[in-house]
Amino acid sequence: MGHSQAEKAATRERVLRITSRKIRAEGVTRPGIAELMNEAGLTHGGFYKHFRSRDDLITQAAAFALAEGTSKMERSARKNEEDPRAGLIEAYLAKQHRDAPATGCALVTLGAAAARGGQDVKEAYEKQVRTYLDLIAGLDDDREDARADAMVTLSALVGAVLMARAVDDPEFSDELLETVTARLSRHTSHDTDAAT
Amino acid sequence: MGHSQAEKAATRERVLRITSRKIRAEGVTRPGIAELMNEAGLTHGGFYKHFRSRDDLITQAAAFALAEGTSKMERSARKNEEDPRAGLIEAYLAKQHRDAPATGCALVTLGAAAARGGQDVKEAYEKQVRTYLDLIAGLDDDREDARADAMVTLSALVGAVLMARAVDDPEFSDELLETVTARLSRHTSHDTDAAT
DNA sequence: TGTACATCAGTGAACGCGCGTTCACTGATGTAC
DNA sequence: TGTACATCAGTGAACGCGCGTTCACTGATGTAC
Repeated sequence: MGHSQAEKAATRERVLRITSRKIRAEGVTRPGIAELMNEAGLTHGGFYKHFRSRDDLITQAAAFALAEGTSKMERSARKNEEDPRAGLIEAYLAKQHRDAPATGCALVTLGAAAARGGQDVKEAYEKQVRTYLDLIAGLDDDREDARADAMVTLSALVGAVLMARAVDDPEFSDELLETVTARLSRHTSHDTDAAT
Repeated sequence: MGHSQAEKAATRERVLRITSRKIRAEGVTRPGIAELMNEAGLTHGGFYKHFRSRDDLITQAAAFALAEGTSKMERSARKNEEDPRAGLIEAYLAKQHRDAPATGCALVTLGAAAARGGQDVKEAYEKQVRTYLDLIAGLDDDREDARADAMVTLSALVGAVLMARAVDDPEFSDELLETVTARLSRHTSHDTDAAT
């Protein structure tokens, strides 16, 4: 085999990435060390050359998963040049996102786990929330209360994906995503006039 | 001791209720059978007189937790007689709710678990979502698109509580809850006028 | 450029603990007479 | 109303498996000479 310093760093990151996906898809408790190492092409014994304990790995992998989200979303926002805010919302509430929790936004998949977790995980979670809020508020140029609007928008995005995944009827799940997409796209508060 | 038929039913429900709280607070994987039975005042051995397996208990406890939510929310909505919709939103986004996941809405705490769960859990989850939507849409009397509005509102409620719990800075958590409360209370779409 | 040696990523067997599940047993319940 | 007996909720010891962690070992890396 061989094992240079560069290879070690690569192995470490590979394990981190694999774990960050597994915990999003299956929760932070399920995947075992042997399983994770095997998927990285190694045996379980070498694990402790990279991480102090399972807990250490999970904590780092959670931070890894959380950090991954932003760049992804920035990219999807840029797809719709006329209305990047709508672009982001559509991408976030897309069925592909709902159906791919392993590579999806960790605010949804790791929310409950972070709530129970230690300070490290919560800090990573918060950082990710703040980044999203800045991103959304930044796209929402013309509004003065952009930050408040962004909080409602982000909450709705996260909640909608969470529920869309947990519901049994696929059509109902679709309806949820589509409805929230439509409502949020025209700004959380623009549309009115219908009532009153 | 003694054990009449009535006592058996009571025991069963006690275990279910305890478990429904534990899994909301600590996740569906953590609490063990011995621990749960002890908290119900029993030893672990009798467990299988009530449930087929740990999985069976968790599934039923999840459904139990989900079902509990609605009645609670209906009550809090009625607190504010002038504007029951605002009453519900304030109760849902209250700090007491954020700080008491064990007895709080299971749509938040069990969302990720339900997404990974079997059909039974997903059906229970969906039922609860539908009940909430009906409740919110019902309170939102004067709007024709009440159902769509309810979907956005519920998504934002669930997402906001999930994030408020997972974030590290308590002040930021408070801000999130307060901001979303203020924004949602005046109807998701009524307020406008600020922009454009 | 070549040789000897220390380092250390990765291997795989072994350990030990926690926990879900099983089982023989107990004693109160409640039914049959 | 009282007595004998079957039922079964609850007990606690024991089992066994999975899994996190440890450890002696291997062999390639990369440094010293």
